[in-house]
Amino acid sequence: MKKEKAKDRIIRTASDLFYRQGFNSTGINQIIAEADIAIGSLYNHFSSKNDLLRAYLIKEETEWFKGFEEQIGNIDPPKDKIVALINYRKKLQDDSTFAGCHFIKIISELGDSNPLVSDVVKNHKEKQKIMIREILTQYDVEKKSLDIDSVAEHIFLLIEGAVVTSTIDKNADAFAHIKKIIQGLLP
Amino acid sequence: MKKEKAKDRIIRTASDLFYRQGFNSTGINQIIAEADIAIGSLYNHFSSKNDLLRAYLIKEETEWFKGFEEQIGNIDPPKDKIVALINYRKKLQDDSTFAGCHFIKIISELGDSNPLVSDVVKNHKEKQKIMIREILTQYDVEKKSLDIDSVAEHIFLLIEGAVVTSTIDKNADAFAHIKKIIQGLLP
DNA sequence: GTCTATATGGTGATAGAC
DNA sequence: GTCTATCACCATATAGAC
Repeated sequence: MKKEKAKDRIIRTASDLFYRQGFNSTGINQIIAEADIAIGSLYNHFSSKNDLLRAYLIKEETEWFKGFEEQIGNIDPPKDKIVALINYRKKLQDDSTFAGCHFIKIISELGDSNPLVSDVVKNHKEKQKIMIREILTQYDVEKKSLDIDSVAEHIFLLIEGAVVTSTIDKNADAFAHIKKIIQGLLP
Repeated sequence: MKKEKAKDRIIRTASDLFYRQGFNSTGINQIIAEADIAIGSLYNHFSSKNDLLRAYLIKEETEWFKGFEEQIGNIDPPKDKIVALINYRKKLQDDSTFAGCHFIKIISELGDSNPLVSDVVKNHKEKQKIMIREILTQYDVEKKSLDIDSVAEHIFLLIEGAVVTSTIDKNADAFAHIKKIIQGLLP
């Protein structure tokens, strides 16, 4: 096993802390301490704390879709793909003990004060909506008679609601609920 | 018009800043500057910044239900009450230019590191769910054949999803969408 | 009750040796 | 590329005069 490079260790440590503690509650000193790196080295790789935030967002965005591809595996039936999406969002919550969606968290903390954050989050959610619409388009080839845009939005909003609610409740009940509802939407 | 007391001015100013900028991004110095109060006076009324957070949460919780009562006015038909709830959440978003739900924001920023926050937010959302169930119980007296708990959860999750999504998108499209869906759920 | 002055420690960021 | 030492500033909180 190759030794992890300093830069990668910084990103990994910072990402973990930003997610668990929040961006503003995480200091540069804590990052360098936990990454076991000198502060001079950090500023050699990243120009500012905001640059580190940028790296965090890009990392999470990339890993989100990579993780979803793994979850979906070689599932083919469109309806099962939708279920896999719900299971994936649930799994992310379970694995983080319901710490919440990275993107909702960061925009909730920083608002639109940081244009970088607004853009990445908006783009990330838009991609998910498009993905749902594409899956429903495959589904509709067989079944027809589906208002794709409308059902896609319905599914998307239920998932977002379940993620937020499970973060507050610290349990996955909402996911069980939306899975039943959404299966009812896809006859 | 009576002059606003120092304590009330502090709470109002702090609440506004916590909401707009976030809790951690708001310093005591900024609060005393904008409230036009001395720091000694602030610590005379509040024992710590966390105590100020406590006052903020209580204020928002109280005002949320007061505002909803005003919105609902003397509307009687249960279905219209549900629509009034959606309109109320939409109005809160419109009025704040989509700054988001106070409670989702604060729990997203502070997570469960602060037990006070977790408790207040969880309680606030639970109250809303109960309220929806009560309205649906009234509705069911006439129409019957409704799975109240299930429909209540469906409505609640759609509203939460719409609030989060409208915060990201900076527009109210999601509310128009869920209004149609929810009216379809109540025949 | 409100004020000013101050204590103490943490923040992001830079300079320059090796 | 990595390090140590240090900067200027801001944070929360306290002491004590009026």
